Amino acid sequence: MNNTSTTYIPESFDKHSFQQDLINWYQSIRRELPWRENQDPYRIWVSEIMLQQTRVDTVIPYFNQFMERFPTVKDLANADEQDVLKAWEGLGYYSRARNLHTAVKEVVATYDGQIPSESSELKKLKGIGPYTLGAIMSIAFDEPIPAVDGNVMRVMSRIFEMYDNIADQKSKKKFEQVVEAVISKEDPSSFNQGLMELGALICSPKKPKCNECPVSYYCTAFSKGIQEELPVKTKAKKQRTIAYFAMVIEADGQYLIQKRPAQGLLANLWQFPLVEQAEFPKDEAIHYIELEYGLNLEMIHEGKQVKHVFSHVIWVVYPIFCRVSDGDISTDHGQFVTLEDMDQYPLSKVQHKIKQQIATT
DNA sequence: AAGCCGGGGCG
DNA sequence: CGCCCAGGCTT
Repeated sequence: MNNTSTTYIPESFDKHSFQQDLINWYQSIRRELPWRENQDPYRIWVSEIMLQQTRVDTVIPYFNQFMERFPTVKDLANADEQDVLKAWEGLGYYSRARNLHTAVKEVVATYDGQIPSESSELKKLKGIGPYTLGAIMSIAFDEPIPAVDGNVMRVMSRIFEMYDNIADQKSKKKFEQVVEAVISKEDPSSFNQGLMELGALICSPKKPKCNECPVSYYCTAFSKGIQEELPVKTKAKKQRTIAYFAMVIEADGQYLIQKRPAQGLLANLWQFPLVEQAEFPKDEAIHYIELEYGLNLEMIHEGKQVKHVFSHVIWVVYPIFCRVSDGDISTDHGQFVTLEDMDQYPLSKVQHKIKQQIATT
């Protein structure tokens, strides 16, 4: 069985014309984005990490603030992780920020702050996988290395009528081989970005705008009218739901928040204490916190239920507003801070939704 | 290979 | 509400 790219690329495919048409189109519609001002590898790197699983419009303000706060590799390397997470607050996938921070410190320690332009070195850095490696190498260093993301797999699956399941990790290697075979050596940066832009703007998952496509001439799926059938992708498993009580504990205008564990969901972010409803009914949850945290509490009122959908789990959180009844706020399960001071701590969206309910009461 | 890891936008 | 998105790490 022949698994090489030649299996997919027809004899009639005119690689050079394809490259020209794609690149010309990209140059004509190319947007001026903050990370496209120059070829600074640091800016390209940060942007590519932020753009993982995240749309351009969402990233723009985060990128600008991040660059203002951490203008250089060394600035970021010297920063506290809490400050890096604070800059990432709301973007999600916080391990991206922690890995980037780790990698940048590695660049300072091992490469004297100079981001390596050798792909074998770059690939060693935390958080730089096959896609990001290709993106940085092509955009910052003009090296013809494939940068295959979800967009590119969709585009390629249609142009070359590939039925590989894009949810399957091993399919990615096939797509990389195909891109490898057709990538422009003259302008790999525009070529790679053109493919991604095409996937984002024209070759969309549903109802692709084939009449506006600069490379529809080369597209096998379009010629057969089967563009909506591709790519093949198996469905993700449904998330399980976990129900929590969020204990909003107030004492003299201050509220108890605590740092989440260094591993797992929302690692190292801060939260109002959570109690799983499966473990404690409502009345027992307060009593549990009193015993465990060494606080005396009285309930004030119940809040409005907050639902939050993550990638693999759904949280339903029911806020319970309490007050410390005896003025003794000593506990080793977090710290009491004012709402104003809370702005210094990285909180997830869920926690912000709960915090919002304090302001309105 | 499968599971884990956020949040937002869109039909 | 389901699906998708400029993915990578861990197990």
